[in-house]
Amino acid sequence: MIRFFNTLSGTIEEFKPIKEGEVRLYTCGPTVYDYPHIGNYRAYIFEDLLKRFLLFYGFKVIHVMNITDVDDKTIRGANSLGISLNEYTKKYIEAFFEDIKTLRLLPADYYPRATEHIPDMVRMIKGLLEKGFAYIKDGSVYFSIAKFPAYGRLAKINVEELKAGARVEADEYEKESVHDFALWKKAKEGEPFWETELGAGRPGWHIECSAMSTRYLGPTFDIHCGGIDNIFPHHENEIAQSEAYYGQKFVNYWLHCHHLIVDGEKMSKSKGNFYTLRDLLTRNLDPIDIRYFLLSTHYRKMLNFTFEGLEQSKASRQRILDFVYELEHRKFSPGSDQEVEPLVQKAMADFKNSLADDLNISAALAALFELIREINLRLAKDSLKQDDARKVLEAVYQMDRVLAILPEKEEETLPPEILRKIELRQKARKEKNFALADAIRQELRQLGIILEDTKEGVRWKRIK
RNA sequence: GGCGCGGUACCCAAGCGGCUAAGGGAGAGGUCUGCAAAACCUCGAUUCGUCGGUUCGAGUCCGACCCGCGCCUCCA
Repeated sequence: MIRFFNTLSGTIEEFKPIKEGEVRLYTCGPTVYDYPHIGNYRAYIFEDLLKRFLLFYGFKVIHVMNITDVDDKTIRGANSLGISLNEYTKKYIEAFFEDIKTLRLLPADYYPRATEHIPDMVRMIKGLLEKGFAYIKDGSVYFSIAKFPAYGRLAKINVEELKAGARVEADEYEKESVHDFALWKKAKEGEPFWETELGAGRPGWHIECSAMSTRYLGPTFDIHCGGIDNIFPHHENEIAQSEAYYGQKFVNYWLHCHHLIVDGEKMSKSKGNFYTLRDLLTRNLDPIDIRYFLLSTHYRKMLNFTFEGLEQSKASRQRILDFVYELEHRKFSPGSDQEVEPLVQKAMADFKNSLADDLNISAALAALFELIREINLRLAKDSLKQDDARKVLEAVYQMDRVLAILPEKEEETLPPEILRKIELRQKARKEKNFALADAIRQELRQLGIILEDTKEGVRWKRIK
């Protein structure tokens, strides 16, 4: 049984998809006005974990992630450079796709762009006008939250109380109520606009997600994800628009991931603690270590980003990598041992059940590490048999379908002159000419190659 | 003011009513080794922010308090 914490109910619920064996998933994607920062990627990695787990569990997943390529920030960016909106966003869209590949995020089935779905949004807005949920004011269209009694249910916000703490909104558009939100914004001087049945203008932010999610997934779908900060007002507004328009439930399960903070503080440009993936990669960090770091803390817990934490993640992941390396490179005597199979099965079951429990990644990783310790114990005694080694390795690869943290299979080969030096050193060692052996090791170290002598022979690796 | 999150060993982090409080990092000790490195193994909290309460039994439930943080405005 799979259980998720549903923001809508505020409790952990059993997960039941609408259609047996299939999950329809919508995740809020990037607004392409700048390079995403690692906080954004924390959310995307959480969503990737969710998706990979659902696939691992045997579901078919239909995944849609939107790309917001028209909003205040993209318009401002394009205008400041004096280029078109498309030219401006193109660069960041490309960067986004590069980054998600770097972090091994499984691609979504659809990446709808707001600018390519204007007609869908217009149709929806017209419907909302006809049904009386929306009104026109000065050429713009607003959603009237007073018409939608369930407003505030997701965020657990009482509309009346909202006003008490609300700061003065300096919106130049006139609305009936401060909390009504724009569905359609009338064209303004110097801003891109679309000529539609609603007049010249551009969509408000929230409508795109309602229009595009239901377009690809149907009026009611299974899971909608995003960052905790999207709960209000974005997701609340999506519910209002969608349910008002379709007259049925919009989303069954809302999953939100908590924020990433830096050194105990919220990331912000003014504090200078704002990291993009690219920033981190220039520091010679392995992107998969970053993936592991972002992955290994439960999604509903605030994650504090520090370089020390990243180091710990790296070391932690290295333990898994070393283990896999041993299993792949050692020679085992044929046969199997009665004890090993149950260990593997228990680890697999614990791993799966932990993730099924609202994606308890800590417990899932613990299951993996316990298996590693048990098997390492046998490796140390040289008692692991071939069939068991294979079973363990297979289990770890299975788990990696969810984690995606193991290295790529390809094995790097060294240039022949270096290989010759390594051989020369081996010979020197055999002849107990340790001075020469150490000199060669030192020489290769200068070239960034570390030699380690093991029982199985010499092993090399690059300095990172 | 309203809503919400967290405080478990040096660090990260599970556990949320009942065996000896997971797991990882760091550290210490050991195994291996010509040396080195790497790896592996072992060890590690009579105790879960504080004080009360409920209970046969509480990090785990209730109350108060003390810290740290987020949201209520575009934001993953």
